[in-house]
Amino acid sequence: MSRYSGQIHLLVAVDCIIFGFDGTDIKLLLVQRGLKPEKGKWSLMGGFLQPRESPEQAASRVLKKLTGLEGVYLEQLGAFGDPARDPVERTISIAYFALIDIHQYEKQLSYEYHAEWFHLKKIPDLIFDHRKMVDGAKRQLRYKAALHPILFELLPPRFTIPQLQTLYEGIYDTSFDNRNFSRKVLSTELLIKQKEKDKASSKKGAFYYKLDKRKYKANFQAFLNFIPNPDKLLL
Amino acid sequence: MSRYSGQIHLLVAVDCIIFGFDGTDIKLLLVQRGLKPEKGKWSLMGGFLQPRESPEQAASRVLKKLTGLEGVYLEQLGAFGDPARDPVERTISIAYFALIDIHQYEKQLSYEYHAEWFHLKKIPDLIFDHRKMVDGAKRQLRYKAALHPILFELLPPRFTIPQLQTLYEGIYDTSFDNRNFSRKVLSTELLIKQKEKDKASSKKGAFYYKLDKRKYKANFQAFLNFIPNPDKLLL
DNA sequence: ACAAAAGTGTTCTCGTTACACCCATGT
DNA sequence: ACATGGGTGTAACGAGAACACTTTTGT
Repeated sequence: MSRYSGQIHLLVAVDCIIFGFDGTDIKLLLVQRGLKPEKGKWSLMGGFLQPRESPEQAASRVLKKLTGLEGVYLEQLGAFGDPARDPVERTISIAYFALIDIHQYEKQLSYEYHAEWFHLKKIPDLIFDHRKMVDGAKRQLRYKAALHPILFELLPPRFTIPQLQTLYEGIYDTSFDNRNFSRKVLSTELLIKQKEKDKASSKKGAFYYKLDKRKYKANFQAFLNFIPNPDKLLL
Repeated sequence: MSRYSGQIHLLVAVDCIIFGFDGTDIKLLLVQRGLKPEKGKWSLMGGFLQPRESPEQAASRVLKKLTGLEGVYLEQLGAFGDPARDPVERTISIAYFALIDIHQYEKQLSYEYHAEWFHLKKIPDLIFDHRKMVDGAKRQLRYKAALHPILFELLPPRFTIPQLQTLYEGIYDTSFDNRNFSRKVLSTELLIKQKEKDKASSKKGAFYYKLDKRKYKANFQAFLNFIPNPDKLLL
């Protein structure tokens, strides 16, 4: 098979913006870069595209290497290809954002990569254009979550409605009326009430719910409207 | 400056999904591929990324080469990188979609590239994964247009509200109540009424409007809601 | 008993929808 | 005169927002 002649060939990498939610705060998983230049500075977890893998597969591989997790929600954010974005050598990076249940995250792996969770509002300086990627991911997550029930991916199998609300409030950096919020969420009929309560965060305790996975998948495309006044919130 | 050693280098291309609107139908601008393989088959207009240009610049360049237009609305759709997507040689393609005023399009250029406008519902077989790109672009356009006043980019400087409605109806493959539609559109105050009427499409004639560019830019991020029942329409 | 969070009920408002009707004009 | 789209008026409806109030239970 012939090749296209006379065209330049470039490095292609993937970078992952990994979101987690610890029940209170939304966090980002960052690593300390092992390669020069900028060795020791914080960065997104990434890796070069290998010969026989798709970008999506590469992102999954990178994600698994860092977190030990498979089958994670992963969505392409887009390609970043400014000629000067990597000072070593021109590299096109395809960014993906991932939503993981932070409790599933296998912490021991983090030592290998010097990984750490950072509060979304306390992101340190990042290498290259990773800051732009993070901002893009936040933005895309807001869009998507305003329309699709995507944030359940960040929660453990059992969660309470106040937890869910805290999550949404974190994403949109605002606060909602808890009474309207719970009614709105329940009206989707996506949640199955459990018998037990979570007593950690209040005296009364809040009932646990589980996601109805069947309905979740079936209705994923359906627009929800968890977010009051979406027009005011999305940038 | 050192390089990252031991990593493969790949071809990187851009492909443009070019939308146009002729007043009745939404169309896509396709070219007949000049390179082997699949020479003569229909394809998106594309090109390889050059050493000193960003993907965005490459897309603009490709777009200008085909249409003669600059300053066109262009948005990245994402990267397509399946290992087998191009049988000649592995190529990562970054897809962009463009919205152009079809009347500005310089037709003579089309001969050079054997370009033709195709009705959105009558797209011929396309090479590689271009069909997937087109589907993705349609989808993203629907999303974006449901939230932002983006479709004005497809219209000439002067247009009527019925034309605008036809455009929206084409994008969402449905029909709206014209009375509600015009009120909704006018309520945004994005349009400036002109004195002349377009008499081509009815006896009474419809007033021309111009876009208030200042308000358009200022309110671009604001969510509109041109689309009734958006949840039913977006796939 | 009290504090503190969870959750239910109720009202008001405003945007959406549906549809009757009038308007302007070419034939 | 009448057919054909363009456009205004209006009433009914329903989702969202605001908020008073009750529930539960640890201290």
